[in-house]
Amino acid sequence: MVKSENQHTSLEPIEMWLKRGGLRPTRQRVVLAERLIGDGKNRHVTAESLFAAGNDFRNKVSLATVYNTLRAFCDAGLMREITVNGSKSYFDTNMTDHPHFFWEDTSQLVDAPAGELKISLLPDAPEGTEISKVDVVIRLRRKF
Amino acid sequence: MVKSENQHTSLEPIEMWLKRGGLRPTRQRVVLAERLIGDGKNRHVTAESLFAAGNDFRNKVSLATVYNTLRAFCDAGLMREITVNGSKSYFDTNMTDHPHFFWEDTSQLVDAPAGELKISLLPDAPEGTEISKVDVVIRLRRKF
DNA sequence: GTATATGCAAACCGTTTGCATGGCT
DNA sequence: AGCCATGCAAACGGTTTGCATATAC
Repeated sequence: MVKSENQHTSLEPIEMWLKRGGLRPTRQRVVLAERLIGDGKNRHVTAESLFAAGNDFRNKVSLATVYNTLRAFCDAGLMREITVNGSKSYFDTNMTDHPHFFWEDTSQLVDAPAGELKISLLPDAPEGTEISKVDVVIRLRRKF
Repeated sequence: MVKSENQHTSLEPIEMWLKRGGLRPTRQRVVLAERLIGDGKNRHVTAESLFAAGNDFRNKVSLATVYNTLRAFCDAGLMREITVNGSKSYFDTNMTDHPHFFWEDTSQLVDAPAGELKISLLPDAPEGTEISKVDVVIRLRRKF
């Protein structure tokens, strides 16, 4: 046996992360989670970009599973979906409230520093509703 | 002749609006513009909703033309496209800078009062870029 | 008369789903 | 064993496009 079931080993971040979402650590989920949070940095991916990232014979995950898994991660509260442009969905591993930079020429999406955005006045939610989320996307144009 | 070419008549808003965008006032464009700005109020439409709005035998416009025309209006600077949710594109006749309310349950999009949003601090645009637009979407959840 | 707009149907592209197979607990 | 996840291919829904026809200037 390579690994005893009850050996003492603190769970590695990936498995903890999945466990936190109540998701079983299947091979595919671990592979994808590794690509997403493996280096501890936040990532902004599309299904396609995540599918393409290192999909070798060993780490192969089907595109449908990438879609299903991203949805599962979002439903589990591990990631969030971001909408910046009608054609593609982006997924963000950073769950804290923060604005985004969106490059209009390359369609790249990255975090904008949360500390550098201050909304000092926000419209009241209309009667009978409450604010679930405020999305701020700062669209960037390359300066010539 | 029903109408002389050089008669003195101030252009009606619709034709002025189209002219401002450098667009020829074809029947379809006038019909769609009428649906959009006919009553002077701002509108948030999807291609489908605009297509459905009063498409009787007289005012019939094909769906493809609705799509092409919305794109033409946007390219002409008469409207803007708003992205709130991956599946559909919304188009807004209000060209001023303003936030939006988005009802998560009904997918309805409306203007939020511009005067009630104040951003007192905004992240600097990264080197070599400039901010083209800041999109603020306030997502609403129905309170029970 | 010429350039441009329209309409239809087919193509397109990102995403979801049905269903048979395989894996986790 | 039983439930849940995976993979493929087919379905799907919104949007775009190619091309023949019609319209504005």
